[in-house]
Parts: sequence; structure tokens; C-alpha cells
Amino acid sequence: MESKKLRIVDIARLAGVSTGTVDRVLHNRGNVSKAIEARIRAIIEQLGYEPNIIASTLGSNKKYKLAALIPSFEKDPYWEGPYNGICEGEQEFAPFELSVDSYFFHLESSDSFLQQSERVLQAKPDAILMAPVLLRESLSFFQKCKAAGIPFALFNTDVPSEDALCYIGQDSFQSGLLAGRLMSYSINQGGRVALIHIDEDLDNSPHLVKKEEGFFQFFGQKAYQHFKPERYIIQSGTGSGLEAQLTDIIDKKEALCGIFVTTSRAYRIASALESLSPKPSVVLIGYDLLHKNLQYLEKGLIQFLINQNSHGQGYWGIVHLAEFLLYKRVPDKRKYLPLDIITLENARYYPAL
Amino acid sequence: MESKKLRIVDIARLAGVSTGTVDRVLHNRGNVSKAIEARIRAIIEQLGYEPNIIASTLGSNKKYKLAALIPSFEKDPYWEGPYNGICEGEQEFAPFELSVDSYFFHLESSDSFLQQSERVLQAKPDAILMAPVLLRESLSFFQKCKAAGIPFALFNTDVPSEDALCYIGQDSFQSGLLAGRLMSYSINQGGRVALIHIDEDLDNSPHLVKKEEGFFQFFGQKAYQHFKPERYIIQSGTGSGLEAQLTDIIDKKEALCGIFVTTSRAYRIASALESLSPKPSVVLIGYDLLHKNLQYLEKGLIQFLINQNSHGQGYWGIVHLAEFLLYKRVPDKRKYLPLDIITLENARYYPAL
DNA sequence: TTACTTATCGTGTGCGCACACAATATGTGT
DNA sequence: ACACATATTGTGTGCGCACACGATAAGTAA
Repeated sequence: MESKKLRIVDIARLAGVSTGTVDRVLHNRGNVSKAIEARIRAIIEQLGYEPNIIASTLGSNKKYKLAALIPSFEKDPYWEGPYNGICEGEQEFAPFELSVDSYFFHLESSDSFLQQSERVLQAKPDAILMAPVLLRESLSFFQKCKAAGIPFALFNTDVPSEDALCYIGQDSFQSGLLAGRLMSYSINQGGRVALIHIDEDLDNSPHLVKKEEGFFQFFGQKAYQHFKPERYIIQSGTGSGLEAQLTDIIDKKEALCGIFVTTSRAYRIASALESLSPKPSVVLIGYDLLHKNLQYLEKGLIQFLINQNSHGQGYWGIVHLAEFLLYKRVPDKRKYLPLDIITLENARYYPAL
Repeated sequence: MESKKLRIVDIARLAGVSTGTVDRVLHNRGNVSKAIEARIRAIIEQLGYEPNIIASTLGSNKKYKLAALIPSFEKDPYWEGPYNGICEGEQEFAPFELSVDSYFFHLESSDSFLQQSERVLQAKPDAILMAPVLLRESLSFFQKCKAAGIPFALFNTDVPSEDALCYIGQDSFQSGLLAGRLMSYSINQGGRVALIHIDEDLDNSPHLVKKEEGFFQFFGQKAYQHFKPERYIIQSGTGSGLEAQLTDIIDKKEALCGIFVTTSRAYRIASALESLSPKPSVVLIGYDLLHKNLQYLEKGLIQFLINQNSHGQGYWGIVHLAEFLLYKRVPDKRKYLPLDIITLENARYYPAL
């Protein structure tokens, strides 16, 4: 027979004190003599008491309020993923009187970030989940959080910080390696391969650089010397259009046979490729299940997408913060989410954007 | 300002009755006049009352007991996945006074299944999660569950049944299609490709047949006519050894360039390939992250593994049953889990076996 | 009418915990 | 001895719900 779960009253009885005293010990509220505290702690330790979280949330009328500081997805549908994940996490913990308020800032606007981060602090949440895509601004925000004693978790961009509770996201280097592998399988005779950044602020985007390093490292292996990886940066706003710049890349002495786009914007390359004639035969690998990407996956213009699991990043961010608050469970510093490989055949099983 | 969550007392007050009456309506306990019941239901409907699950589990002292009827993983490590997932699900719902007992049967033993299924019924669980790998025996067990009024969910093998609450697992046909796709990418010049069943009872394994259909359908597309898929069944116990049978398959007029193994036993083919000399250059695609498979993935003898997400099957099975019991949430009849594509670069992010 | 069922409804207690507050013990100074 | 401050401990109430049980109303037979 299994012994009944022990309760605070059981411990109190065993220690020869009242439940109030045990409660004070459990919550480090002080006002307990050292002798009795030690006795109670010993019993808790030995019998392995674990509080009943259900009764606890019911008994304390505490409501937990989380804040999510994330990019708006008006311009870039990628960011709808984390938001959906955050909502899912919120739902899961709603019975525990936990709610999440989302604050959206514009990706390219430092002002917008500052403004929203200020609103977050004013709301005095119990914890914060944020995407530190703006490096400098985020670092100073970290300080404010620390000063205010508010724990915070990061996702999407791994900004090393002692103060952050944890980071949730992909391992960007490994992600680049994987892209290399997929490229090598799809073009097994070798040839010219291009890595393309589109409209990115590389100085402020360490994760993109990591992807790049992984990609080139893969083709640095001696088994893959017959591949010739090249690196391009395209600014769609400047000079000639995207098609023209792409044509320049493709039409060299040796034909290009593979393109790796480091962000979710592969659809723009696919679109450009589609409009060229004759349509070049190029393997295209990109990121994330944006509807536009999926369209080109169906058309056969994109061969592989690597899913950065943006949904999961939001979801796990909330889960880790919630468990930290509710169960005092300290998460691992880094939670790496899977790098899902997507083709036409399995795309339907992953959340699209 | 957001209105307070409404409680049973609120409804009672609005309806001009006591909480006891509202409670009777909520739980269909009868003994309520039709007029008042209608009034209460109208209020519940309009105001969108939702019971506080926390207070509910605390108030009712009900303990839920689930049973998992699953293959033992002594012989086949694949089955450790569902078990681990079941344990994870159990942990998640432990605060809600829900526990899971696992009953293991031997894959090849009908007797063992009958015996364990009998134990399950005697334990009178509130719901059952099972892997109906033994078709006939499972069907008769379904009847017993139905007679006993115990809801049951299925995973791994999709045995259509009106009585089952739901099925959790992969879409086997789609899985075969995916294998075809991966094969086509890895060998883009085409050639002889073999689908191999190893030691399987195909008559009793409809999901393997589905995979086969998907695989052949993929190569039936006119874009892939340069592939010549062939079908083989290997019985390692009979006649010549596995190596010999494999050699027969490989050494025909035209060389074999791809092998698709329909189960988690690709490592056996890899092992055989390794021992042949000269080592043939063959693309090998299999299933699941068994440690043995991962070893050959590292050695480069296996190119792709498709993860059947056995862990997730157990986990979601428990989650669906728990939510059904706790929240009366009726799950979708079919929950298809992702077909994860695994290479050396992303294997570490998925649970191994 | 009374006595007695039966249908319907209200009340009280407990689940395990958190927390405010009351109660007691201990110590100090006069 | 006293009053009083401080340290320590105990008690009571409520969180929202489930459920047993008691209470009341309505109906029936005598």
C-alpha cells in the first residue's frame, strides 16, 4: 500500500508544533526559533514533503502576472509564432491564476522598444519573457530588470547574460551545419553554393553570423571539398533590384547550384528565381514555415525549410517562467529546441505562420 | 477592468437558488425541477461559466487511475519511448491526483497480452491507453473495455474503431512518401532502390503496408521514373544469413543505391553493409533514434532517420486521457504527430532510445 | 385532518494551504 | 512584585468546489 501524501498538518504533528510554524518555515518568513526550525526542516527533508500545488494556489490568492516583450508581427509573420506559443503557455497555466500580457515593439525601431520596455516595467510583472533582438537596448533593459528584481528569460537570440534566467531557442551554429548537410545531400555532385543574407543588420545579429560559421564549417570538411561555398549580402533597397543582384550571383563562369538563406525570407529568393528565364535549377534552403515559404515548397522552388520552432520558443519561455514562479524550479541556462527539417511531405505537421 | 471570474455562488445568487442546486445541475445529478434547471443552464451559458479546475480537484477527493497497456521494451528499445512519454504525462498531471500504472506484454506473445489485459480490467482504471499491435487480440479487448464502460485511447497502430476515444501516432502513408522524398534527394541521379521489411508479420501490421504504399506512390510520380523501387522481405531466422540475403539484393546487374527499412531496425542492415567488402555505397533510410541507429548515423552508414515520435505518442496519449477525464474535453479522433527528419546534425535535439 | 412518501432544495463540512491575527512565552527594567 | 516590549507560537478564516445530509415543499393515502 502506498502511504498517503503527507500534509503540513502531518509535519506539524510530528514536530510537535502548529501548522502556522511549519508554514513559516516553508516560506522563510522568520519568527521561528532555531531549534524548532531545524527540527521541522529535518522532518521535511527526511519524509520528502512536497507542497500540494493545487491547494497552494487555491489557498493563496496570489495572481501571477507575466509580461512578454516581443516584436510585432505586423511586418514579419515569423513573430506570430512566439506569440501563439506564448498564448498556448498562458492557457496551460491559466488555472494557476497566471496571466501574460504581451507588449509589441517594432523590429527596426529602437524608440519603440524603449517605450514598450518602459511600459513593461511600470506594469511590475512577476517575470518577463523577451526577444533581445536589439542588442544594446536589451542589455540596458536587463539592468533595469535586475534592479527591479524581476526575473527574465530570453528567446530567439542568445545574448549571454548572467542575470537572465535562461535562453530558449535554437543552436544557430548547429543550424548552419545542418543546412550544409541538407545542401550536400540535395546536390551530391558538388558545385557553387551561395549563402545569402537579405536585408540584415549583421553587426547586431550574432545568431546569423553563427549560422554562417556553421555552414562554412560544414563545407570545410575534406569530404566536401568539391563544394564551393560563397557568401553574399543583398540589400533589396539599394541599387539594382533583387532579381538583378541574384542574376549576378548565379551567372558566373560556373553555374550556381545551391542557395542557403539565413532567415525566413527564402520566399523572396524563390520569387526572384521564378521570374528569371530560363528558370535556373537551384536548390534552395531557408527557414521557417511562413505561408509564402510553404507555397514555394509546394511549387518545388524551395527544397528544405529548417523550422526554428518559433512557436515552441514562446511556449517554453512561458512554461519555464511559470514553473519557476509556481514550483521554484530553476531552469537550465539554455534550452535548445529541435531543428526540424521540413519538406513538402511533413510540413503539415508543424505549425505554419 | 476585467470582471472577476464567476463562481458557483455567483450563479446561485443570480438564479435565486443555493449552490447545491447549481452543483446538481453542473454534474447532472438530477433532483432539480425543470424550470430551475433551465434557468441555471441559461445563466451558465450566457455568462460562460467555467469551473475552477483547481478548486474542483481539491474539493472532490477523486483520484484518477489510468492504465497503460504497452509492449515491454526488454527486447525492443523502441518501446521505451512511449513509456517515457507516459511517465512524463503522468508527472504533469500528478498534482491533479492522477496516476498511471503500466502493464507490459511481450510483443510476440498473444498469451502475455491476454494476461496483462486481464490485469488491466481487474484494476478497473478510469481510462486506458494502449498500443494495439496485436490486431485480433486488441479488437476483442476493445469489446471488454466498452462493456466495462472504460474509455480507451490508441497509439502507434491505427486500428479503426468507433469505440476508441482517439488515435495518436504518425500517418504511415505520409511517412512512406517522406522516405521516398528523402531518398530522391540523396540519390538524384536515380537507380535501383529497395524497400526492405525485416522480420515483420505484415498481415498483422497494416501500418507497415501503408508506409510501403506511400513509398511506392512517391516513385510512381512521373518526375521520378528514373528510380526503380523494389520490394523485399527478409526473415533473418530462415535460410541464409542477413548478409547473404542482402548481398543477393545488392548484386544484380544494376547496382543498388538506396535502401528504405520500414521499421526501427535499419541498424541491422547498416551492420550487414559494414561487414561486406567492398563496402557498397548505398543510401540507407530508417526509423527512430535507437542508439544503434544513431551509431550508424554517425558512421555515415545511415543517412536519414524518420522519428516516429514514440515518446510523444505516450505523452499525448496520457494528456488526452487526462484532459478527457478532468475537463471532459473530447479529443480529435486522430492526432498525427510530426514526422521528424533526423540527420547527424539535429539528432541531439530529439529524445534517443 | 394527520401521517407519511417523494420530489426538490439548502446547509455544513472538508480538501490542503496561506495568511492575518490572537495568544503565549521570554526577557527587561523598575 | 509589577508593567511592558519582544520573540515565538497557535488559531481561525477563506480560497472554490464536491458531496453528504438535513430541511422544506408537494403530493398521497388513511
